[in-house]
This record gives sequence, C-alpha cells and structure tokens, in this order.
Amino acid sequence: MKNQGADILKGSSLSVTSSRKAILDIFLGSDNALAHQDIENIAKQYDRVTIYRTLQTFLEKGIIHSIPTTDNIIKYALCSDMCITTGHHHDNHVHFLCDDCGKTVCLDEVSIPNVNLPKGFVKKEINMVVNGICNSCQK
Amino acid sequence: MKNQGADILKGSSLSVTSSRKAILDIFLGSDNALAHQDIENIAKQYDRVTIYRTLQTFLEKGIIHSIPTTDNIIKYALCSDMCITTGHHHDNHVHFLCDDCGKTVCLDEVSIPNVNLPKGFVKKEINMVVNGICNSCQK
DNA sequence: AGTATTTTGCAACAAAGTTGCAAATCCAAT
DNA sequence: ATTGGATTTGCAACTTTGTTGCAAAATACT
Ligand SMILES: [Mn+2]
Ligand SMILES: [Mn+2]
Ligand SMILES: [Zn+2]
Ligand SMILES: [Zn+2]
Repeated sequence: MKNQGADILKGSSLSVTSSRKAILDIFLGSDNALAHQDIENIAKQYDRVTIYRTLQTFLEKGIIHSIPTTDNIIKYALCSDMCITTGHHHDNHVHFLCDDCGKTVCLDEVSIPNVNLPKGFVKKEINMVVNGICNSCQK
Repeated sequence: MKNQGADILKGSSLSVTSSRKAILDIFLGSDNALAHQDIENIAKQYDRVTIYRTLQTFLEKGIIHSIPTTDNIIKYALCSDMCITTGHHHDNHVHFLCDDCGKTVCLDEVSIPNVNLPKGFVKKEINMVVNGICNSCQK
C-alpha cells in the first residue's frame, strides 16, 4: 500500500509523474465518484488541461470508469482490479446518485440485470444509474 | 393532428408561441432523441437562449424527458401521454445509443428491470442506457 | 550522465450554458 | 377589435467547460 498509485501506473505502462500520482491518490482516497471539477478543486497545483488529459488517459487504460449522470456531469471512479489488469472495462455494477448530498457511488455488489432488446439491436455496454436518497442521508 | 403542438402546450398551461410550437414540432417529427445542438441546427431562426429555456420548460411540464448518455451529451425525447397529462414523469423504458449512427432511441416497449439496492438506499428514479448497434445499422 | 520520448503548462481558442434587461408577443378582459 | 398586464423572447455580456499547438520540463532508457 506504500506506493499503490505508482504501482498501478507502472502496471498500465504509464510513466509515473507527480500529477498522475496525485490524481490517482485522490481517487484511491475517495469513497465516491468525482467530477473533473472536484479533482480541479483538490489538486489545485495542476493545470486544468493536465487534469483533462490525465482523466482521458486513465479511462483508456481502464484505471477509472465514467458514470453518466442525470445532471450532465460526468463522474469518474476507480475500476476494479480486473479492468486494470486486462486493460479494458469489466464494470457491470449499478451506480447510485443521491439527490440529497449529490454524491455518486459505485454499488459494486449490485450487478446490472440483463435486459432483452428488440430484434436487430446488439448490446455492447449497459449503464444503470439510480437516483434517490443514499444510506448516509437517510434519517 | 392538425395543431397537435398547440394542443399539447395548452394542455400543459403554457402559452402558445411560435418558438415553442416549432421546437415541439421538431420532436413530434423525429424518431430519435435530440440534443440541444440538434434543435439549434434545425430551428436556426430562434435564439440559443430561447432553446435552452424552452427545453427547460418542456422538461418541467413533463412534455419531454432527458437521457443521460455516455458521451456527455444530454438528449431529449417526447414523453408518453401519461407524463404530459399528469405533469410528472412516468418514463420507465430503456434507452439505446447506437455507436455507429449515434442516434439515441426510446425503447418504449422495453421496461427497466427492477433492482435491489443495499440497505439504506431509497430509489426514486432509474436510468438505463444501452450502447451498441441499432437495428438500422445492422448489416 | 546523456539522449530520446513523453508529459506538462501556457496561451489562445471554441463550445456550452447562464443572467439581466428591454422590446416583443401573447392572452384575457373589456 | 382594442387595451393592458403578464409572459416570453432576443440580445449582450459573461462564466464555465473543453480543445489544440507548442515550447519547456520531466521521465525513462541506455
Ligand atoms: Mn462504478
Ligand atoms: Mn425515452
Ligand atoms: Zn446522500
Ligand atoms: Zn445506428
């Protein structure tokens, strides 16, 4: 756990730079998905463009996945080990967006149910986002 | 079917203006969901701001619903009659985004399967978007 | 340590979305 | 049909978000 970030980067054959380590550490230390803007607010020392490019690189390498939300803000969260080792995404879990606190979380233990499409449609990827009240906003 | 647009507007207690009629007609005549930009390209005579505000109004009145897509472009599609008459959304269908032609369609006949959330999470709304190849792009 | 390759920050730009306000339009009452 | 009040629109100005080219800096490799 000492240099987890650097290890992940090396494992994805990315050079280890301070911005990549910093951004990866932010994800490793967060329990919810983050928007570009969140990263910008936390890692203020890095240029906006660098953050865009880093998120793009992480997506391509399967280090993070993106979550399309109803409020038009893409959020990003760490992928499971399998995405990272194989280099492509195996994220089949449901995402939850809390209408109260605004946090988006990966429900890793809830897998997306199968669905039958009409004839002629070929499914490649499914996204399921549930809105509501999260467990920590429940009174 | 003569003045369908105007009727929908009146039914939602909105004043009937030329921009609202025009934008509503675009939806009525389209078989796929449209992005803000699509509307702008078709209804060139209206101001960008008017289109933003009109889409917002239509959303609030339950005339259209929005579809969060993986490519960070919100698309809009007409709601079923029930949304319009009750004034809030009853859209429980799956959406399909074609990776080939880029079109987003409502699969009105495919309803979103139920999913069990962990203890403490309360579900209010579910979105399910499937990516892949649509029926008309199939060779 | 020296060099080739990759990454970063900056500047400049393009696209997307927001707000205030005055003019135009709409609607309902006369 | 005309009028007056309320709503909607277009415009201008602005903020936020995302993109691109390029030189300087950092990284990886020998
Ligand atoms: Mn996730
Ligand atoms: Mn739909
Ligand atoms: Zn919450
Ligand atoms: Zn298609």
